[in-house]
Amino acid sequence: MNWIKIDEAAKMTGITKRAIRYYEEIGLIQPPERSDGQVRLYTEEDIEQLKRVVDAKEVLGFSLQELQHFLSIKGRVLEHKVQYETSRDKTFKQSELEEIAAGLKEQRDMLEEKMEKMKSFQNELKDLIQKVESLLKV
Amino acid sequence: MNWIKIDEAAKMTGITKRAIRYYEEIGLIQPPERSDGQVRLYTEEDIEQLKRVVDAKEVLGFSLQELQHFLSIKGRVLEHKVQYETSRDKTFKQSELEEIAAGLKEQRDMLEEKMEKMKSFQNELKDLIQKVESLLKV
DNA sequence: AGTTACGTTGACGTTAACGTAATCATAAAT
DNA sequence: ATTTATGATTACGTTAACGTCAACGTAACT
Repeated sequence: MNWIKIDEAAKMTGITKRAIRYYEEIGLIQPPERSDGQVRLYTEEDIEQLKRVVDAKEVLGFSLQELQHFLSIKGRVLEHKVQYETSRDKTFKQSELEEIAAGLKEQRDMLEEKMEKMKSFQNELKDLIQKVESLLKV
Repeated sequence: MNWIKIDEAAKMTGITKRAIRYYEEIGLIQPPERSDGQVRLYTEEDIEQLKRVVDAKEVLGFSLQELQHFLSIKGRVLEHKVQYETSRDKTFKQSELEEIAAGLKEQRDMLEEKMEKMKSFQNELKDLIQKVESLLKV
């Protein structure tokens, strides 16, 4: 397999090595494999996961805590899904699922609102650019 | 005029009094009027400005510094525009304007990228919601 | 007029998200 | 076989964005 060390991982994701270790420390990403000498070894998949975490943080403005919450919810939902599909085993609690669904919908609506506001800001920006360019074209 | 004190201002904007004073302290908003007794008195317009600052911070994830930068650029552009329209006075420096335009365009592109990523996250969310609901509908 | 509520200015405290430096072990290059 | 580079751990430092508390003045209610 093509193992990736932390320095390259940092370059691939655009964050620092410290940040990567920190994310691992607070449980935001899975601890990767280790070599004999204790060296962290990442797979391509690990890197993809990291990138998605970074995106979510930087783009969505989620705090790392919020991200953790979301990721754990996602994990649990997918688990349940698999359980259901394979064994028809309804081990989940109905009320719990309903709670999860409510939380997700709230997130979805908040995102929607954010995007609306971004659009209006985007328009303001474009307007400003127009003004500046009209000043330049004289 | 209908003056608004800081406590009501806080309630209207959804942030704390401390945050409002802090924003004033770092120059993010204009210091409002004061009564004789040194009491801060805000106008409706002040509140609107505050709301927009809060939005930009929370929605766009701008740091207060970035916001300051943007607001100052905006102010200067509008100044120039007015100058130009009224006096045909080309007191601005061409190079400076070009720099500003470049900066704004960069912001615009970054926003575009952010919105794209938000959309894909939005889709992921909707997908998860679907999955949860399908689990519920059994 | 007295009490209660609200406002003001310091000033120190707090938390998240890392930065940085020291010290030691291992891996790579020469 | 040494340098040299890279990685790990530990621990203290830093910055932004406020929170909180103290001490005080002023408004508002009764």
